[in-house]
Amino acid sequence: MNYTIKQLSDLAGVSGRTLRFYDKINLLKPESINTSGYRIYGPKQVDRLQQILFFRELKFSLKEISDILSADDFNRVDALTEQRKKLIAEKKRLDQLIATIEKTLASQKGETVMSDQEKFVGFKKKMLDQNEQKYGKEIREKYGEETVKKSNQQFANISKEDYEKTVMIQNEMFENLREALSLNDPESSCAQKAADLHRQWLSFFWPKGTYSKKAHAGLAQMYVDDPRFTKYYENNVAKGAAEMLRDAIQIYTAKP
Amino acid sequence: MNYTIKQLSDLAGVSGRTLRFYDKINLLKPESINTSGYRIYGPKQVDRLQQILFFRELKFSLKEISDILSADDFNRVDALTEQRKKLIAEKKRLDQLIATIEKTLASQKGETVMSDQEKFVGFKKKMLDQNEQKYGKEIREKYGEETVKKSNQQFANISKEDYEKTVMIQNEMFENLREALSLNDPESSCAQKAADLHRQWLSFFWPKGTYSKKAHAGLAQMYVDDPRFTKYYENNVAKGAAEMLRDAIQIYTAKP
DNA sequence: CTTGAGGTTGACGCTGCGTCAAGGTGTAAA
DNA sequence: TTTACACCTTGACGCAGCGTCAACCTCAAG
Repeated sequence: MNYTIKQLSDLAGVSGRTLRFYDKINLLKPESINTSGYRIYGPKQVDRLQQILFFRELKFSLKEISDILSADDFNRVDALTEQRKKLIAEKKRLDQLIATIEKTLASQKGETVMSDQEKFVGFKKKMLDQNEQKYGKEIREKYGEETVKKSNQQFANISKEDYEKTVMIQNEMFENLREALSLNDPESSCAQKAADLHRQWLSFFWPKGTYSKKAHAGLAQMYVDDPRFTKYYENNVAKGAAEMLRDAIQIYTAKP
Repeated sequence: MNYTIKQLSDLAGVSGRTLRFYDKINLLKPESINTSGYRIYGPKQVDRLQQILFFRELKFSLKEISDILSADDFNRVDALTEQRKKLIAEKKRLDQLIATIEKTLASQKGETVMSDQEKFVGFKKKMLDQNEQKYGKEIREKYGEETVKKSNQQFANISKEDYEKTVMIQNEMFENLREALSLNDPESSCAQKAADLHRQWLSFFWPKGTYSKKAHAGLAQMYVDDPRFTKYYENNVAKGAAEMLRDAIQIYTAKP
């Protein structure tokens, strides 16, 4: 079946202008031009347009779509499968948004109280996904699945640019902590390095101006006292890691 | 709780530039400006930003959002409830898109065949909704629920601008047909008007160049022979409507 | 007192079209 | 054949919603 520009635009629910624009930028060329200069679209163009709209739905730029479709290794079935996954994820995000609305309604009626973070739950998820796409792979390779997962949970409260940094800092801290444990010396340079990294790491989560050596040392003690934190460090570093970190931080914060 | 621009942008998952832009266009003004010219946002601004993002999610323009939020009769609870409904509808649309992908995959594997219309199901729905919002109410009032419903089904294949027209033409045809039935005269001016309106109506559904008086008359006969069509006209006009229309069209197409 | 992160105001750039304008073409009815 | 009207064409300009500099100011921690 062949279509003129209006027939195809009606079929697909896009404007004629859009099709002409896609022609101009070489995203979707008509199959042929008839003797009066009319664009004629064939079955291949119909399918390509469908593909384009799927990608557009997923917020790809037209440049990106163009690149993807003209890539040597482009595989239609794979692309569709991937797009389906993304759409399902998008549905999930909408569910979060709906939940956020319902929470907001409840808090509006005075039934509940809502934190400012909660107010933006469905929105921030979008960013996280973008971040994952851009940096996720590299970070995953460098630091392993688990770390990424855990950081993602905390990430809900911090910024885009800071995401990478916290992950890297934390892992560097873990490494230093492991070395310190093997030396069993909280005064060792690696232990002190760990304490310093921990301070840096904290700066991402504590409001500005709230840091003090006292608070830092206090938190370190809490890591030992609160079994949730103790376990977290045990799982990520080794047994006794929380204690080692506390000792290191106490020495670190005692210094001028 | 008060926020600086970065704190709020991190909280909500938008860029600082966006917040400055919203300030400039008077969509979201900070609560105050401190002595160094910094924008300071308070709880009210947080809630307003949340509202803005909800509307933005639903593809409202910033101008529209601005108007809605500053309207005298703006009611937060109503707005949220409405937004929830829209989000649920959007989820449904995504379901359609996912179904379209699955159909496409099946047809790709050669398991099924897919019509060109089917290929764009989830996309077109968007347009239909817009149309409904713009014109649905007036048309409904004028022509009743049932007609709108039936036309919507057929609309899947025709264009945006043509939607209204077909509905109006069809109804005008029905009226003329009713009058012709009461006169019981297929040669009456109202019967001939009905036949003419039917031809106009057809032009929306038949591919261009396929109309001929012969085909028109043939279709009219089919309306009588095929019980599905006969019933359709019986339900929408009266008993014997299909026959009356056939007779009128036969006379109409016999004229020069 | 330095340093670095975060704040400010312009101003220009980009994407993805919408929207004229000024014309040529195709087809149904007169 | 001509008229009418919907549809086609190529420019060209406009617009929203920011991203992205540049050039400068300010604040907290070491």
